[in-house]
Amino acid sequence: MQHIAHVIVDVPTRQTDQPFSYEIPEELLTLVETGMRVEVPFGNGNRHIQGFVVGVSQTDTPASQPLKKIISVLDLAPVLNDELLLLADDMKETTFSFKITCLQTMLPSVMRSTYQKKLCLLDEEVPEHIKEDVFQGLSEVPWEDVVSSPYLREVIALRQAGKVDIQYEVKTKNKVKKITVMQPSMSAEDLQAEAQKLRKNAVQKKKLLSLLLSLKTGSMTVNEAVKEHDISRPAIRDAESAGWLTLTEKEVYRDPYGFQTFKKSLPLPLNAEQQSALDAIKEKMAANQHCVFLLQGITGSGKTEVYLQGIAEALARGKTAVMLVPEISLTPQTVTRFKERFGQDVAVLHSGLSQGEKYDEWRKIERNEARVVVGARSAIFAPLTNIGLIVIDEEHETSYKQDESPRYHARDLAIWRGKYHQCPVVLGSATPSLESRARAQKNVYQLLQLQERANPEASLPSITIIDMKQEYQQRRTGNFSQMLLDKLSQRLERGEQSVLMLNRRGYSSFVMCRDCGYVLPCPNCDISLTLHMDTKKMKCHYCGHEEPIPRECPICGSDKIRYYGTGTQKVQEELAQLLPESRIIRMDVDTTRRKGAHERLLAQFGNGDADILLGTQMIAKGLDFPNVTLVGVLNADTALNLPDFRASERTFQLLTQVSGRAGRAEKPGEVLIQTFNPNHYAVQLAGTQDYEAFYQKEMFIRHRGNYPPYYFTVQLVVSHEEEAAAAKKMYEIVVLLRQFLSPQAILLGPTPKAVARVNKRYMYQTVVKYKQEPRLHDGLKQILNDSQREISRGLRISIDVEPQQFI
DNA sequence: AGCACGCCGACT
DNA sequence: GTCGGCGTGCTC
Repeated sequence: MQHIAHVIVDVPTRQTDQPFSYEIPEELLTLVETGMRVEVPFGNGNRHIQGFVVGVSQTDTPASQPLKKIISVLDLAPVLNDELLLLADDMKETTFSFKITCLQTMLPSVMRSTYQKKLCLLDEEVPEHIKEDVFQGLSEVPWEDVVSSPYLREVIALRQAGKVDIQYEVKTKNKVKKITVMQPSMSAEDLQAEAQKLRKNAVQKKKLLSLLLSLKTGSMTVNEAVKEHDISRPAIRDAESAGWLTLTEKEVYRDPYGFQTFKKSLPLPLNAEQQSALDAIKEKMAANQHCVFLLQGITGSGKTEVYLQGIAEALARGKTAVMLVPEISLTPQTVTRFKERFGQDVAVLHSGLSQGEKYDEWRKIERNEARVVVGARSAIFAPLTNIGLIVIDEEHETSYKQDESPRYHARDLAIWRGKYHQCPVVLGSATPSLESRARAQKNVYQLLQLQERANPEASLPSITIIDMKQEYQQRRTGNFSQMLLDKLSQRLERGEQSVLMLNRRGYSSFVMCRDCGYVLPCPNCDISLTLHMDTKKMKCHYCGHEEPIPRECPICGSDKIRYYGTGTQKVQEELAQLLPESRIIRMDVDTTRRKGAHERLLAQFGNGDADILLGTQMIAKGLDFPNVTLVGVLNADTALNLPDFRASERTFQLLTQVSGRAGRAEKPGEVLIQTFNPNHYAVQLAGTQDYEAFYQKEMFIRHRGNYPPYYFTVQLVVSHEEEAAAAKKMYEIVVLLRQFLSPQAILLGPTPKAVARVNKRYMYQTVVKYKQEPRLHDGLKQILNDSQREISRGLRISIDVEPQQFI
């Protein structure tokens, strides 16, 4: 009887994108299970790599070719359960990605193995200079060191002679953090007696003994004893051998919120609208029925309270819950709200955590120690069992779509898991994506609406649109209209706060020569470099290329090369001149880069340490400060001109979102929107806070242009270092793809991408718009298979189903 | 990915 | 003659 494991190996290529069979050796028979990570040999040589067991089977008739054996097991228990393995199958098909990439994406990054190739000394009879210069007296050295030494040939010859060998090491970084705890192991009397025996100058030991006495039968971490009570480590070690205390290792979680205490919060009373929304959700939970709800509620209508009470209901039914929020709004405020309601039951997953912290939050979930998961996109892979409710807040946010392989949309996976667990999924937003709203219209989703602010004292802010074209005609100004300045000084007098947003989309700071107009470009990409004042560098946002800020123009030599700080920095300087008495907090990528900076700045603003919060998109969401009565949008329309059919939708969403920051409490709020396109419907309708009208208007435009939600879209991108090769292949692909499509399908392209060259590679794209194309999937798979040859010649193809960025 | 095999041009 | 260039194919 032979036991076989079917393993997906860590080689992300089309040819290896299938399970490989390995024999489970006798000694691992009881250990190997589906869903575990294993170390397996793969290919020639004795290369070892990581793999995932996706199935086990047994046979009485071993194949003619003997199978290789699993080398070791990397987990004690499966890290992926049956549900997540099934989900990976689905992801692979719907996102056209490799199975291994899907599996790796589901786990914290520390569980991805790293590989080390080493040269090992087998026989002492090798030349002395090899022992010294290559091995440096050791028995094994990293292979990179061998390659860079002048003895490579000689080493290869020695290997053929069997004197040295190449070995591979698979390392997994998922380390469990341990702390050492000490506990007195003698009675108080005995310890007292020990104290008598000590010499007079044994200061450390006396201190330790009195500490032990104060502990009685309790315990303390060694770290605390050292840090807080100033006891030396040797003293503790000696005390252990003397039998005063016992040291025990304890597993701990790296708790990113451990230093905070959360006071318990109780459910808030709901208004009638909130209650009926909650009832609808509860009803499906009670019936164990899957259903997608679109919870459309204006800003401040109390969606979060509905989520919280829905989740509480899931817990009360003995189930678990997932709550996804966009990365940008995973603010301390959000986390605090969940921790206060659900305490230790909450695990938080977001990019601000260290790798170790993420792993520990993941372990808490996996061990059923946390029943509520709050996190960004990838938290949809939380290893929860028995899910009772899934919530996606701000469901229209584009950050729910991953923009690298696997290009999944968390919303789709949430619905998949909702079906699997037969539980409701709630998509919440003040400004739902047109796709979701249209589905609600067709009753694919069930629409729940909240049209009143939850705080009955709060009224909707009044919104004024300011035409900056007129402002510029009347008088030369910088970023501020007269009205906005007046309102800002008014707030300063009244001691109220203001929020100013500079829309960074479509707006970047670059260096330009005042004499010849030269703008510094990226050497690898067809785009200008962006100035980063914090690091004093020019940086490319596409490939990461960095160079110093030029002192003079590289073309004409003029020293009149002018640069501006990041948009917000420039505005801050302007504001300091116009309103010198105002205290300003600036929030952008530069000021929030450091860990915890985001939290600190918001706390300062909340304490009233500043009058004005100036920032980019990151301030548009989730902030809830009662003293904010003015919101100013400096440039509403920079994103409107982007070549993306969702530009209007994005602008409308952003303006509506940021307007919601004003007038959260009793004091009425006011919003000023500065724009060069005062008549654009996205700006106008954001001004009247009329989602319905925007929806109707935008749907009309999408219908006329054959765009989503009337059509589905798939984007194909081909890239190559040579422009002609990329273009040629893109045309070939289009010809092939046509054979799989009905005449109703619409192809846009091939065209060069808006940024035609990225990282020295030319990019060509084609977008397929379609309603129903049953053979499209096969066509795309065939394209991937057929292009196998070209891929080894430097061609890359990517398929993006329902892309969120068209630029 | 990473390795071996194999077929060509440039050297001792 | 052979060393090393890279194009090609395979990995349980």
